[in-house]
Amino acid sequence: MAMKRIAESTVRRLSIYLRHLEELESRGQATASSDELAVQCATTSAQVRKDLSLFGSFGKRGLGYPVPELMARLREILGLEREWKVIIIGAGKIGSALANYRGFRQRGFKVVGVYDQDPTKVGQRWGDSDIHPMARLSADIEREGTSIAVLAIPAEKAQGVVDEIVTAGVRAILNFAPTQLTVPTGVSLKSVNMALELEGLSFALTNGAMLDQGAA
Amino acid sequence: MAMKRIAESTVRRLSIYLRHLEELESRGQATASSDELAVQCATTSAQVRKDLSLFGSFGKRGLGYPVPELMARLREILGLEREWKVIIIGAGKIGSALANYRGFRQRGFKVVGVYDQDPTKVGQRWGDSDIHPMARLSADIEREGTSIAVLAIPAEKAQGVVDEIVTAGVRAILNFAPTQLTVPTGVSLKSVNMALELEGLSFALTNGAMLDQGAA
DNA sequence: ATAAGTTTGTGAAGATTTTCACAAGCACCT
DNA sequence: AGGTGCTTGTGAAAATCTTCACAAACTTAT
Repeated sequence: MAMKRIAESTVRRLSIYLRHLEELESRGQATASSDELAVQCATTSAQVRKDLSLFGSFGKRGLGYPVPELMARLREILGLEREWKVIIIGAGKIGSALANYRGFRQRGFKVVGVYDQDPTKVGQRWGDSDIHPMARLSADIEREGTSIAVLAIPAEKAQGVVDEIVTAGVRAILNFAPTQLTVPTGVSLKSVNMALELEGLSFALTNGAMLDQGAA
Repeated sequence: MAMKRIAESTVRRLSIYLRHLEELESRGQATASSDELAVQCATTSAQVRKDLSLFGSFGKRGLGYPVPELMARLREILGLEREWKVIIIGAGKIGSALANYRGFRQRGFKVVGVYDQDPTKVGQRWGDSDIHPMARLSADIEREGTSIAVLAIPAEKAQGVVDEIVTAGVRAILNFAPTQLTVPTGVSLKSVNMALELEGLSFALTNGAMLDQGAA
């Protein structure tokens, strides 16, 4: 375990491997070869082996990888053994979609609160949690020790909220606001920008086969 | 213009440049240097120049890039001069968020229809368009010549719908279903998987500074 | 026990992407 | 007109990521 820097693309593939391993396990399959995983995950067997070898060697030559052990190891690597507290900021359509998404809870992400500025929304119950006023944000983060926040608010408000929640202790942010955000070193930020994605498709349609295959 | 293959990361940056140029223009700025753009877009001036040089040379040495001309050129490169017809499949929370997102229309993506399986939703009016039954999907795509579809339906249904709409003529798909999809050559596919993004954050939190900075 | 058939783990090679660094070009000032 | 100060465009270098290819190791069959 050489503590090398791990590429984002690698981490993404690890998640995908885990997802497909879960399916293999539910079908009772005890082992999976790198080639088998590669086909399912739309990559190559060499890539699978290289990715996994970055974290140790847990395959058996001649046989493949033991499914349950590999799953456990991937969960550990990805930090999914524990439960993460997540808050959702913004109770609009996107916030709502996220608050009700079962995939989060399944994977250890527990939504502990939804926050919105709109007084008419505050107090409503959504899924497992109430909608709280923004004024409570910092205090709640500090009390609960929340480390992940999902931002689903208008672009103009985003940076201000980021600064506030980072000060309060949030260390990872998933941003849906269509704007560029800055965070201090040590805080992770991922942005999903749907307009950007559509523009990528527009480019591909316009320029034919010039673009990479953007696989799923 | 050597018709080189353009990387997905490059296309993404072009979109970001365009976004910031729009803001500069609204402030009345006539020119922008690669360095100025780079700072705003969280990249380097060399990267900006390299990206732009892939499509020709439209800067002026000593001065920078003329904002309106560069914007026009970027729009042309990205295929945003024309209007794209987009259908949204799935009238759940995500579909709703997308149907009401103003950013799409602003950038030339016109939602011409929303489709859902649920008979109680069919016929409702959402934003600019009605909700149609899935049975109309293929015929509508063929009649309207729709080239882009956004998928916001359950994972189990996704591949079947993809096959249907591709046969009907859709050539680009933005997928929000948390599943691996396959499309024929010549069809573009982008997937947004929120669970995957959160797992990336989980990894970063767990493994400290091992990961790339995932900038916005 | 031996042989035959798989599959891993990994250095090395290849491909791609980003960064460097600098000549060439343009604007502005005097 | 000439000099000064910026900024572009771009080969070359560096860094990063992916693919290749094969020895080593394990399983299964006989």
